[in-house]
Amino acid sequence: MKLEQTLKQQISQAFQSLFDYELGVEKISLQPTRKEFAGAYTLVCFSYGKISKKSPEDTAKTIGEYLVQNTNKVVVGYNVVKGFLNLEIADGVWIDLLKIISNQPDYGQLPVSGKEVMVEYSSPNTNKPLHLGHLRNNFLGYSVSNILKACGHKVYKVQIINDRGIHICKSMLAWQKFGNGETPESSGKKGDKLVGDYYVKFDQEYKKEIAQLVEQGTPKEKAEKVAPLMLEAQEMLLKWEQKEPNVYGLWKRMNGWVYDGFDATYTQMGVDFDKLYYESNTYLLGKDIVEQGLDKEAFFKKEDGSVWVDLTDEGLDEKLLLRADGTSVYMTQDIGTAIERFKDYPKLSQQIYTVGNEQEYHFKVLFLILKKLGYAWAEENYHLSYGMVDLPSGKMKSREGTVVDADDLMKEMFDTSTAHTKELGKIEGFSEQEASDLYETLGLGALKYFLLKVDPKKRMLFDPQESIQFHGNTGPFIQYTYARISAILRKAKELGYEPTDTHFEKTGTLESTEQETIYLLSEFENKIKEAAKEYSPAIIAQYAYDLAKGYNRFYQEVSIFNEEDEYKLHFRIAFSKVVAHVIKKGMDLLGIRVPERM
RNA sequence: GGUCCCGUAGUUCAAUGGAUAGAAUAGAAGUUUCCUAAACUUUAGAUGCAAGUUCGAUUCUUGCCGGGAUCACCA
Repeated sequence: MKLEQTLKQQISQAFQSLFDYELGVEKISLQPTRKEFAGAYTLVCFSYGKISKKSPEDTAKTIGEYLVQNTNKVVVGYNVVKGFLNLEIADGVWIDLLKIISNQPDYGQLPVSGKEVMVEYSSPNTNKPLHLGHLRNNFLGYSVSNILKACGHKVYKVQIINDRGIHICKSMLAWQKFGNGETPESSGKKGDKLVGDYYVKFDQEYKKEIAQLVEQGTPKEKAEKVAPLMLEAQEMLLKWEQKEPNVYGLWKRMNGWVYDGFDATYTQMGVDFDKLYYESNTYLLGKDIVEQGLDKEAFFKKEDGSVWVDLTDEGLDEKLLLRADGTSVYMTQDIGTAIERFKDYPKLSQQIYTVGNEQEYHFKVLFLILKKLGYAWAEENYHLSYGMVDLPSGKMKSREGTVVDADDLMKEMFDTSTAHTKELGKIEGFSEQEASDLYETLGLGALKYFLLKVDPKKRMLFDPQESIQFHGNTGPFIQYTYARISAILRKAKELGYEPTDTHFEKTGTLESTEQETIYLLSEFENKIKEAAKEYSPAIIAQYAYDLAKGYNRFYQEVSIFNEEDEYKLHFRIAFSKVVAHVIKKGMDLLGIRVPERM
């Protein structure tokens, strides 16, 4: 916040008057002082020796002395360890800082930037239910959206639904052949699960056919191509493209089931979208764009009629955009979708694609193609690439049945949080509804925090048995801190204390836990900016944890209502209120709710 | 093979080129007449290997070793 800026300006002036040197404020970096030393901010002075013509230690001392003399009692002391200049800040400065923050009801919301961005996430296929990987994807995309909003941007949350293609036809075919008219209503199954089951069924039957063919002497590779089921599925896809009523009707019906199922899962996850895009609507547009690109000579046609883009100048390969028969590929669709989105939202300055890191190459190519087509905005596009979620048994593989289903996992989380909460006897006086809300808040909070606290770029390990904890660096730990503060604020209200700032200046001295925590509070908006720049909710997660930990230490060491000094008592209530606000806002950025009681 | 990513306590995660590499968990030992012990305190434990750049390297460069992804007329 402002304090850091003030210090930097003073340091810049110190260089001017001490060493007659122009050191830009933007070149000065202050870091928080390590706990074992006195002070709050540290200036590393090793590199200034050339400017000051002194040893790092003497440089640091000279600057420290200057700051104490010239900062009007902001810097009240300093110490130098080797070349590290640790600056001690007056308690009054921290108190003022808290006052400023507590007077900002929307602290953590930066001013409107005028920038519009689109964040794509989830983007499932409609032949399978959502799984653990989708959870990381959705939580990430949703959280990044919130973080960008907090930065003042206008954010559109979207997803592209892969609702067409051979995979859907497989489910449809299996359902036709083996389904006996089963519907979500008749079987009580969730729609996405039901369709997913038929996708599996297809695969099983298909394998049987292959095995049979192989037994009859057909080579395996050929068998995979000529198995009757596969041929039928391909025929179905053609019929779909021609919008043959039977096939098209069935497609609509089964996709409808899937969407109902997905909606239920998204609601449970607590994520939503501003607009949905369907591949069945955009894939044709992609074709047109490719044709246009051909006219502009951005692409070229091979003898067989297939269309390619040459990316060898960019160090990549040639990439197919349209097959010889004129049908589109994955890339074609993504080109169409990207352009459609900019038509829908002309003021958009950036698209962010939340997609797993196995598609890094794909997006590299996509952005290059868009650039070749002359779209200036292509430069700003960003692939929010995240690592895979591994299980202790290794990679999730649907064929081997090692996929962790999203609904099942969330259910399990609720069960665990329910059991745990009951065991602790924490739900006295809760209505049934309140209690089940709490279980959800905690279970989902634990899960989201677990998936978001890790740097998105990194692969992570998820052990369903052990990963989700309620102690330590977890969602519930932070939620618990919030609930504790809420209890204090409730009690303060009962006792008639209003957390006002009228007498902040009379607070006097601060406890070290208070000072450290106020420092953290002052860093909140910086952290939001950093998280936005890195597209990393993990930064917010880490921050929220540090803040909660800091407050818990304060809570343990310092009493509020037993404090005899009324001014201090008031100050601590106001202080607690600000911490609660920042925790709530921070968790909000992660898409995690916080309970008033737990 | 080309390209890219990753190797940090037993385990899961941190660390704009900065100080004695932080946490959590599991382990050991403590703290409830006091605002919620889902908390707090103490303790033990780690940078794959080898060079280089630097006052200073987990971070940057190179090589090696190990793990993963990708290089589809699949999506």
